[in-house]
Amino acid sequence: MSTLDQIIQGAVVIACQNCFKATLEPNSIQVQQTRKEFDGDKTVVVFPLTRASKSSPEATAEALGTYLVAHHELICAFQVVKGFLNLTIVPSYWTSQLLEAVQTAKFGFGPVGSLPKVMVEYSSPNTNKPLHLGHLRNNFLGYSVSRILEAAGHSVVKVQIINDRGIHICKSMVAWNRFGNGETPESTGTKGDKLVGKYYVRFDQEYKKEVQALVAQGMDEEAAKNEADLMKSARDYLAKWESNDAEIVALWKTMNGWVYDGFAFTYNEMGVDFDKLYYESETYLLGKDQVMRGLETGAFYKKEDGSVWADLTSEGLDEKLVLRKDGTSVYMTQDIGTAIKRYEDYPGLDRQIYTVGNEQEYHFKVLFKLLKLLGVKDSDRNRHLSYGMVELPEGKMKSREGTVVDADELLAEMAETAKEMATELGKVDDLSPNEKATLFKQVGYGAIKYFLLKVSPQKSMMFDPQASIDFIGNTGPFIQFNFVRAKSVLRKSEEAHGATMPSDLDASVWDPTELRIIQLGLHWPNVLMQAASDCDPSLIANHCYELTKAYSRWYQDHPVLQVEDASMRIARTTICMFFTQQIENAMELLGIQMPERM
RNA sequence: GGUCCCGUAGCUCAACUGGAUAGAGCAUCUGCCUUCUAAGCAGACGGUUUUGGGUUCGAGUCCCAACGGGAUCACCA
Repeated sequence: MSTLDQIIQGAVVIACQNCFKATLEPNSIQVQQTRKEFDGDKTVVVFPLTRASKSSPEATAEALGTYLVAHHELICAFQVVKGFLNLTIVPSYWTSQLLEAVQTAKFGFGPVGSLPKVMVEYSSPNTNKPLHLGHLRNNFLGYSVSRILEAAGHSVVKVQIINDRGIHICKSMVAWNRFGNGETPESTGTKGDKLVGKYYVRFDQEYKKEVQALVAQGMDEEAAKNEADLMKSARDYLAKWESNDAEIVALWKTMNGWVYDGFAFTYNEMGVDFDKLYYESETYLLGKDQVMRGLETGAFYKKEDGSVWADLTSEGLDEKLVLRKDGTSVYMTQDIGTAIKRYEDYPGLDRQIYTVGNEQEYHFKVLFKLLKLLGVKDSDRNRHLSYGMVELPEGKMKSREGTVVDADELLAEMAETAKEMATELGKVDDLSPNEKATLFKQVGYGAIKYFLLKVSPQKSMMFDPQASIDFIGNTGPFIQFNFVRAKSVLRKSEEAHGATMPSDLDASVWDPTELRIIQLGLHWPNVLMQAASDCDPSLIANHCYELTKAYSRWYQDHPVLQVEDASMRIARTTICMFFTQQIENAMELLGIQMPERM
């Protein structure tokens, strides 16, 4: 709710008091942007007020409008359309607000650290295969939400949980030992995560052959899957790893190291980072003591076979196992332990936000209930930032069918497309090779980031590799392009007239396209706060697009540099400044960089 | 079978959380570069918001039912 909306709410409350002798709550007054086909700037919905006025919507609006124009300095005209009271705000108001915003470096941002400390977890990769398109959505989403929360005024801790242990890692290790001939990333010139992934696939292939051979010998399939030599080896490796066998642990460290090198490269390209890394190998034993504590307090109970359970049926959920009968952990056990450890690692942590796909919604629902049963303070403030799957035209990505879209390859293709496009348009011939390389990444990566972030997280989305990603229309590059044009105007204006930070604007009458830009831009603080409370970057993306479209339309027939009248030139320059500042700040929250030219 | 999410133009998505005549982009068609970057702008075409009920001044939005799509309900990770 912007300041102006609040002002109007207050004014309407007073008007109702004086016109109808009715006392209303300011928040009960609905104020919205006036639709563009009507005169006015702000609209009060009067239907709900007819109860207080005891007259028709039109008469109520008429009475309020008359009172407001007479008694409020900011409101200079009104018009009644059915039950809607459209108010026109004095132009000088917009001018003064615009000036204030333009002189504020991070207009709309909350004071740093003014809101509680939150932790955002995202990425959670396995170390047996490279990152793919699904990780891109996850990472861009988690990173962007972190930035948005920070901008709103939270202090934010970005963390990653790395799934670095387990049978899947052992599979890669077995395959590499047996078929690898000592290959390393260096000896093959292969990115580390790709090399390890190659042996994970190899394991699966060879394993299938073994199973088939056993079945051919007359073994039934279930037994064959268990008895296959490769699988036995993998289980053996896992057991050895758990008993800290020196040789196996060394191999595990080596191969994980390769993967981390590969991930580091990809994260760097993606432009995401983390404040702290949690490794599953260090957390997988956590939680048992918490379960024991829960057993003592009666939060959990033990079955006859010795397994430990939580009964969540009163919460509409099921009974949930938290410890096996042999005393070993299940996933939930370590998630409990890790969650509690994080509160200890970061005192004052208000809540944890888990960026994880929607297939784990039930898991997190249960986890939060369990934490509550254990009496963890404020644990119900935690949130599962759930997002939908990225689907291909033929359905879900399946590694078996080779339809997984690799993150590195996709990023490279995006930059390549940006290069082809720019070259074709002949726009960057005078840039140095380094500048070009940077630009193509800014544009190409900007396109894929915007593409993935403009959709509401909860929705699953379509990605068509054939159709590729657009660079025109509602896209990242469209926004970048308009930003670049505005920047160009500002550069040239500065060359001709020197740097101008306007202190006063006497161009007090804006035309409709300018008012549209100003009003949209002044709405930005609400958008940011909404995006923060919803953890939804798509609201930011949509705002950027709306603002850019308004700017682009205006830019078409509003020359800046050629304008003779100095005050008008400065007014228009101010529009460009307002636009570029806001777009740069907002797009940065999406992790998208703005080029200076393109 | 139980629970949760989704269903809006041919396609991909919006809709300020219950407000006015449901908006953009892509695709198709028509105009606009001697003018600050045409990756642009203007216009046309395109809709029974899956269906049927209900709640009220007012429903794409809330409730119920059906249909369609997805997920989940492991001593898996």
